[in-house]
Amino acid sequence: MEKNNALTLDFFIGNDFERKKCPKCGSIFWTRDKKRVTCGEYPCDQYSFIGNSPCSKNYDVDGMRDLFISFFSDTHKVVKNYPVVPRWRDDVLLVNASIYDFQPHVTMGYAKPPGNPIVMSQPCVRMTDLDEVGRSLRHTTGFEMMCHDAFNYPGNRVYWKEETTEYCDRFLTEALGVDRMRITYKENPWAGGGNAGNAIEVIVDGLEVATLVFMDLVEDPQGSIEMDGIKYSKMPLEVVDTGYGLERLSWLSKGSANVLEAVYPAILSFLRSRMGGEEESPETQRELSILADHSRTILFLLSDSVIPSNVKVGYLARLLIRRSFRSIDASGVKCSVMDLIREQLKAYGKILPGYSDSFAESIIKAEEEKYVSSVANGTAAVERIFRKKKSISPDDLVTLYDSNGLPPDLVKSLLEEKFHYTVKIPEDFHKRVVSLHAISKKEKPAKIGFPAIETRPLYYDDTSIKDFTAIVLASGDGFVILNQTAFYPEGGGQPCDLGYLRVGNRDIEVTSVQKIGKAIFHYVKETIPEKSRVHGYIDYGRRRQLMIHHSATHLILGVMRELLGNHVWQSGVQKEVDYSRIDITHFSKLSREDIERIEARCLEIIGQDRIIKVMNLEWNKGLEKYGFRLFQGGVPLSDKIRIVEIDGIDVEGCGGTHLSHTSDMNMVKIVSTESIQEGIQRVIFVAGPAALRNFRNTLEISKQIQDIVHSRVDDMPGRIMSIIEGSAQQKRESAVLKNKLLDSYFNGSGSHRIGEISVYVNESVLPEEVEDLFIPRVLGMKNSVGIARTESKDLLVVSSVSTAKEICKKIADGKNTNVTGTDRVARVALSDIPTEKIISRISD
RNA sequence: GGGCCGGUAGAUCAGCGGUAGAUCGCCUGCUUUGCAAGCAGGAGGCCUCGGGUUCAAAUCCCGACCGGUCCA
Repeated sequence: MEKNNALTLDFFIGNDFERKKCPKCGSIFWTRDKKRVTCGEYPCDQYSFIGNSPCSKNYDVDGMRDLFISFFSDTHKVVKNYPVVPRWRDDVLLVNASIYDFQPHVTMGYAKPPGNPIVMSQPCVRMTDLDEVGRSLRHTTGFEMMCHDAFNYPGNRVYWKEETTEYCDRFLTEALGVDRMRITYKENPWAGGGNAGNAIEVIVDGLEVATLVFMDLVEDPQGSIEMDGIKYSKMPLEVVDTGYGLERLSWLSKGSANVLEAVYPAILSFLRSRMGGEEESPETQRELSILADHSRTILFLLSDSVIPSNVKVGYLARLLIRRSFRSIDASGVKCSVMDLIREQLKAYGKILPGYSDSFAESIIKAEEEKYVSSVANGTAAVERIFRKKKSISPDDLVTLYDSNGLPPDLVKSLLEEKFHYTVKIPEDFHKRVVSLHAISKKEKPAKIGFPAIETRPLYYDDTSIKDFTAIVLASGDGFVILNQTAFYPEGGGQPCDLGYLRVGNRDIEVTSVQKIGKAIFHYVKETIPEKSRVHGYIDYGRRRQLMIHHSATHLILGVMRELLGNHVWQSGVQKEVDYSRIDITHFSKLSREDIERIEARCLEIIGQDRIIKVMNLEWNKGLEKYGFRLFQGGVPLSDKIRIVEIDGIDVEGCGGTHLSHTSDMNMVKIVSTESIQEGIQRVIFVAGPAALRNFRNTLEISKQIQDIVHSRVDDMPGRIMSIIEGSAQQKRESAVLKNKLLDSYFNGSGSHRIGEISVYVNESVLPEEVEDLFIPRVLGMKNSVGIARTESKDLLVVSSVSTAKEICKKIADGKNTNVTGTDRVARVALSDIPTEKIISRISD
């Protein structure tokens, strides 16, 4: 046996385990079973628990969750599950594993964990096996990962490999009553999300039921430890990250035929009750499995207020919902997606406090409408292509899927039904689609090093501070770093303060202020030497307006959530001096009534003069008290969260400067709204003095229009309408006139026949405004040539038999005269040649 | 965030350099009036917007905007 191996634990040695190498897959594993040869995991070993549970009792999902948590609750802090949509991080779309809850703020050491050690069960969603769902009966898009995690800080050790493995073994053998001979522990290094460490996979009867990860490495190009070509270095924090598959453990305990039967008995029997008792074909079983799986994941996503759309997590939600519509159609089950969601809610409602039935219903309804119209449009496209080409190629199938969202099997059955035409879906269909989407990798901008200088912010302690004295700590090319400042640096959608720094008797303009690390950079137009004493003055009118817009943004967000629903989250903000904008998650465009209600409610709260309070709370306390809403504007990487609360309306984590009372906003008016992408509405509004300026400008413009159209404001729409209509009428009339003019021009033309060709020549000049009509008129006539004398002293020759250039040359008769144009339309700079001469020259 | 497809009459779309079209719907009249409908005529268009190429752009090129869709 190798000594000093990282996973040669006293626990294994002391409990008479043997370390072996699997002859099939080559993995190293630990077992108490002296006769065991293979590692125990499928496919090296078969699932031997089916119909032969190794556990002393059956547990459904609820029972298993309770058992796990109560087993650890004496020694661990019980933590409630987090949402499946990780609002606290922007690098992933979904929570894939329980440790995601604590990345990066805890694993990077910025914030404390909510307890230490902790136990919880975290719902997760993984889309990687989407295609396998229904096909294999083993894969699901949603699952719960249970964990008992410990965070070992330098000087504060909780527990590590020995204790973790022992906890796991005790849970399996004592709580579940698994025969200890049927458990194997497989060594398997783990890496993910920039971290890595040793890990143990825990296998019972072929099934991997848990993974125990000992995370103590972090990606580091300068690191000395290398795994799979990536360099790592030791972290000061050592994290025990365990993951127990709730569904798999329940399956194991029941020994059911497959995981779906164990996990979704209620939803499956509900689906079967809506099938009319017919014999189930394998295809039908497949569709029902998809519905059972997807409806649960949809429920998770909707409970976290995900709005289906064509981007990001919204797209994943739409994908699942549309696949569900399709499966309902394909299986013929008599129920709606909403029925399934409500059925799943019975089982999962208690861990999903965010679920709103009215939200879910309006979302599903809207999705159904979009789905129906998308299929209808796609169907029309298929018919168009088929009528034109009388066939559908594999490339057409790919295009129809990629551009119209029509899955190939749907196109196939459509063509068979309507045209009795059979297409073959290519084997490599999926590959073809993927090949259309060449991945463009973007280099992340390298992090710039910043000086370890700290600037003390004065703008938080006193938001009304207008000037201050400070010392220049560092001076560089066009910037200075001060020991303290009242200049607010750009951040959180709030632009920086402007103003000037007085050095001696000189005022130096500040053009930009940025925070890099803990240092605040003031960009200035002249160099100020280090150690200088400066007096800073900020443009307080600007700052005051920005504060008004910032507080108003919080107010309007709170009001929109109150009036539109809890699914309203901030998705982006930008404040300016003249206006402010906020993007929110909402499924439909804001109606005029919505806008009026929002404005009225804002005004009401402004009138009530509510207090705007700022406080600093420890990360977990803040989270516990206010939830993940705090992170709407981003996640602070610090142990404390700065929280801004408008009494009774809105609470957000925020680093900006704010008013102290709502009445200081004076008023809020929405200027415009638009849908910037599906599911995201942009609201532009003005508050305080900016609102007054906006009204003034609008009135001024309105007055100017009044003067132009000579009418009162009320009459303006009708007046402008009639002007537009009048101009359209004139255009029509002038077209008629031009045609008449052209008619008379032709009537005045002499017609000459040269062979098959009719040649029209007029002695008078063709008015310039009908030149454009003359050309197509001649081209529209058969075997004709039209020759016109233009106002610009050219001969314009148009030939419907493509002889224009040739004719021009003949008319020019060898003279060095400029001929331009093409075979159909040409010009020659000779307009006074008599008609007879023209005809005779052409005739040659 | 990236790729692809599209934007023409109220709706669905055709046209893809040469005077803007079809079908349905709408209006008027006729026929038949059991209904469905049939016949004749008519109204309705900044061809998304802005640049460019061209004698000429709905059409070709570039760019915006909007919609759809797939992938991450």
